[in-house]
Amino acid sequence: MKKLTIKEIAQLANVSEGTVDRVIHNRSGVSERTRQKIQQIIDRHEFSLNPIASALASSRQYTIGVLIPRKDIRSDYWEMPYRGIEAGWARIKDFGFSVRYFLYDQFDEASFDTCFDQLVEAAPDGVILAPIFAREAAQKIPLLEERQIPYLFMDTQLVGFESISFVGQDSFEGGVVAARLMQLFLSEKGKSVILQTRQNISNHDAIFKRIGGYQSFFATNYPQNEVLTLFVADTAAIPEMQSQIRAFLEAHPAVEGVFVPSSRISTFSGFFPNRIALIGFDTTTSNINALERGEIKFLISQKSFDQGFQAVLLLFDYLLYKKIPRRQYFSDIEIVLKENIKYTSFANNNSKIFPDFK
Amino acid sequence: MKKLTIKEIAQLANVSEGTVDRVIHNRSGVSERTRQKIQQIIDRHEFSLNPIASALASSRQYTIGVLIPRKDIRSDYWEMPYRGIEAGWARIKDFGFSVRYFLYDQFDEASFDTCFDQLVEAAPDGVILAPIFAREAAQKIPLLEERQIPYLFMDTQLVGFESISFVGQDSFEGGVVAARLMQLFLSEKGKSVILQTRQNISNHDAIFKRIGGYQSFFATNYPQNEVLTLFVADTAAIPEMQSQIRAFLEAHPAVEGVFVPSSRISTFSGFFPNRIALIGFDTTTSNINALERGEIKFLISQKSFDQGFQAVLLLFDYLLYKKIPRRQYFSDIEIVLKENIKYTSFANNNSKIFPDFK
DNA sequence: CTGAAAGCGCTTACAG
DNA sequence: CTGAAAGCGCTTACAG
Repeated sequence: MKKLTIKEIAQLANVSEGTVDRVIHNRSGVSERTRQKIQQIIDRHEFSLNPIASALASSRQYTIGVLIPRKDIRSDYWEMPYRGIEAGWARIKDFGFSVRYFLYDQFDEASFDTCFDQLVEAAPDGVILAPIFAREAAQKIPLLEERQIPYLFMDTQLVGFESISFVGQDSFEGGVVAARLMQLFLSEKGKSVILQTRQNISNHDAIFKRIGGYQSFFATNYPQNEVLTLFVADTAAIPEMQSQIRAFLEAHPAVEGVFVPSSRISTFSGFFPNRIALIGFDTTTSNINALERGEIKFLISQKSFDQGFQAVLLLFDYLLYKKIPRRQYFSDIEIVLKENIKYTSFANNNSKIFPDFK
Repeated sequence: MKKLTIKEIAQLANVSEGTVDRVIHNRSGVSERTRQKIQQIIDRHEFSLNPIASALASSRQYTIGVLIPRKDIRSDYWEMPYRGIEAGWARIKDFGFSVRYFLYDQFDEASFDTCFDQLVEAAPDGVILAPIFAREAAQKIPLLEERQIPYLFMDTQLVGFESISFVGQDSFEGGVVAARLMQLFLSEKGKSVILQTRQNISNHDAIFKRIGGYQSFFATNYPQNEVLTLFVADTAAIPEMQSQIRAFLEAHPAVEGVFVPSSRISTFSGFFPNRIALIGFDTTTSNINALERGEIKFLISQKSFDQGFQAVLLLFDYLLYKKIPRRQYFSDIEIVLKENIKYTSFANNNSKIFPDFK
């Protein structure tokens, strides 16, 4: 069936193009009778707008506000979602979309509040946000809902909000995968330890769930492999960290593996003897280096570039085509080791999805 | 700097819009003097075409020809690249792009030839092809080059051709990753075996390279872990395969792992005792089932959905924006196990990149 | 070699 | 409540 134009629909209905336009966009000022007549013809012919022509004619501008942490000296994790967003934007900018960033400090709740206010002030048409501070986010999000600004969670999913979707990893299952891999390195009754930092290093919720997944895997499948916990402040002086770890290992000689549920594994990986298997999260630059030095067995990657890319496209489809996204989009739980890192990091850094992104 | 329109460029140059258009598109019929004047203004203002308006005005139609194997009863591998292509197409169809498929039988060289001829006959504007039959492809590809039809290799890379790019996995490194994972299951002097089928099961080149990567890893890093080879016809009767395998294991009691470099691992996985670790390629439905039954330790995925998606976008950018792609885009070497399969297969099947693809 | 005009399929004021 | 006209930023004949 040939695709009809508005003009043709108008002719079939004996009305003007303007009236058809009103019906299509649910604008007021059309008699019920006319509306129905036109709607019928639209339905019968499965008419749909040509988004190209629509974008050109309306010259409507859309702004997407992005509220995520900025890249930090201690972790360049947030570089990747940022790049993914940029790559996604490059694919939609011709439709009049622009992106405004509000980058907060992932170690500073107050900066989240400030950036959020600026975001609201800017009155974007849609928002992508990583609400890593659950409490602050819960306070601020109503500002978006009042203004009817659609928003989409990335990285961290908060429950009880009317976000149009969530893009990120299933953290619990990420912990399960880490445990499954760790188990490969444990002897019959070998123990592993979850290394936690005392510091508030962003994203509590994800870390909490990863730990849950890890423990649950062992409790269910390998209860004989005990799981211990060790707290080390990642802000401590190096000798202090070292001696803490040494003391722990002496006290627990059966420990054969260390699981770091945050992205901070490279801070500690040099302090462990080779016989101990290390598994951690996130392909930050320093983690990749530690992996390549052989200090780490596996990293689990969030594919955060893809998350950013996808979040933008979902919001684009929502705003432009009124396409309702699914409630959540879980990104791959990618297992990274020395031998395949160059392909994943390549993918992230050089953006295979949107090639030649600068 | 505000983005100028053709009209404004024309005014600055004291010419008509049509003339500016001719310069932009390198059309003939413009005096050198005028061309230079206009080009200067274009450069100075960093003018670039509005692709939306361009697509609308020209109502130029592009056809992408796709030459890949069709889904087969024995392996649904090619379902995924197909879906990726469909998802990519959905993102570009508004620009006047359509896709025509020429699906050949991956077990029948002659069907490749026939489909290739039909493809050429259809005179597409660009081509995505998986040249799994190297010899036939080498004979047919000149037909595209004669007609100056740009083409892009997917899945299999042939050398010595002027393809605009390649999207696929680095098969050698895929084999290396398989070996690295296998090594985790081997004891000090444990042996592993490469299980090859005699049958021509598509994609020889990839399988050959995977075997090379696998062997090279062990030869370099773990020479004490011997690598054997076993041939089993995957078309044989089940009892025959079983007895062949049983005899082999009896003759080689030190075998602790089996590597299947093709996508056919699920054909054999039920015949091995649990103590033997199996590692194979490709997340076909039957392989996923075997993984979930616990018969297989790891699968290595090609992310073939993504390959199709990306191939389409690369060709789109090439045809519409004249953007030259890189020579090759290696897709992720994804490690899949029971615990993360639902996220990767979810990604593939439900298309997280292009959400809600039917 | 160059320009003026019509048109791509919509949207946006404006008039009635 | 409805229509006629102009315009979005290009491209395409056609005329000269």
